Amino acid sequence: MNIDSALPALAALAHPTRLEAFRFLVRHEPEGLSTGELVDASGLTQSTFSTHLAVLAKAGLVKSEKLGRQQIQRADIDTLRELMLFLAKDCCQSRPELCEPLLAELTCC
Amino acid sequence: MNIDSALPALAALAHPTRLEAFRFLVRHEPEGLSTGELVDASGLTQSTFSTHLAVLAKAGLVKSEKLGRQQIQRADIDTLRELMLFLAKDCCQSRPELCEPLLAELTCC
DNA sequence: AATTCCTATCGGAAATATCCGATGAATTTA
DNA sequence: TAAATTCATCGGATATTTCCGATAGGAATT
Repeated sequence: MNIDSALPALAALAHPTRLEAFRFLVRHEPEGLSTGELVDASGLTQSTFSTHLAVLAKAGLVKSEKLGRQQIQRADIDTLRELMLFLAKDCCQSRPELCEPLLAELTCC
Repeated sequence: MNIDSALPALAALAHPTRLEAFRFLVRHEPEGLSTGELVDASGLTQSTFSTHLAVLAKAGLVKSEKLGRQQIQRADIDTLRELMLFLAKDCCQSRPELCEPLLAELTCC
């Protein structure tokens, strides 16, 4: 993950519909959900939501797999991890003491 | 940090100029930098960059302090930590095993 | 007091994002 | 084969973001 891959990931998550959908998918790992189920949960039009899903997919945050005539969507935790690592990298590398409280809270879960 | 505070933080970081500026400020913790120094580093107009800085400030990612006639800007690591915690929370709470590799890489720095 | 320096904000133009209905492609069911 | 289901993509209208020059306010300097 570098600045060019972090930017689309951040932009993908910086929208209420997409952030909600991504969090929804994370909570449904590792089974995933079909596009239709996500559309229903979003309350938006199928075409509108499909566009949002494409943004998440292009950012690498969601991977999909064809299953019959539906498309199963799954959150990509690896990309999320890489994004968080990218965000933490700057403060950790230059100033390890800045990251200690960050890691302290993260390890509690 | 909840969804309503995470969204503006993500949107603030989802822009090349603002992400670059925030990372620049993190690397200059805890001294901070004046707005003018940041403007020079960005290569943009003073007014344009000032608008970007206001977005970061509104999201709580940057705090500023008046020093003489310049304004010293500093990255707020606490907000960054809370944002990362928010992103990690979903996968950690529901599925601790998903977050182990995430934490493993984070603790290495 | 006048001038210079530093920064925030206003107004408007251009670019981008967002949303929807309609259409099309692929798959399953009848 | 025909109809129904599931989903991606196109066209276009609206909203938001982004960018800049111009302006204004506060603080230091002369």
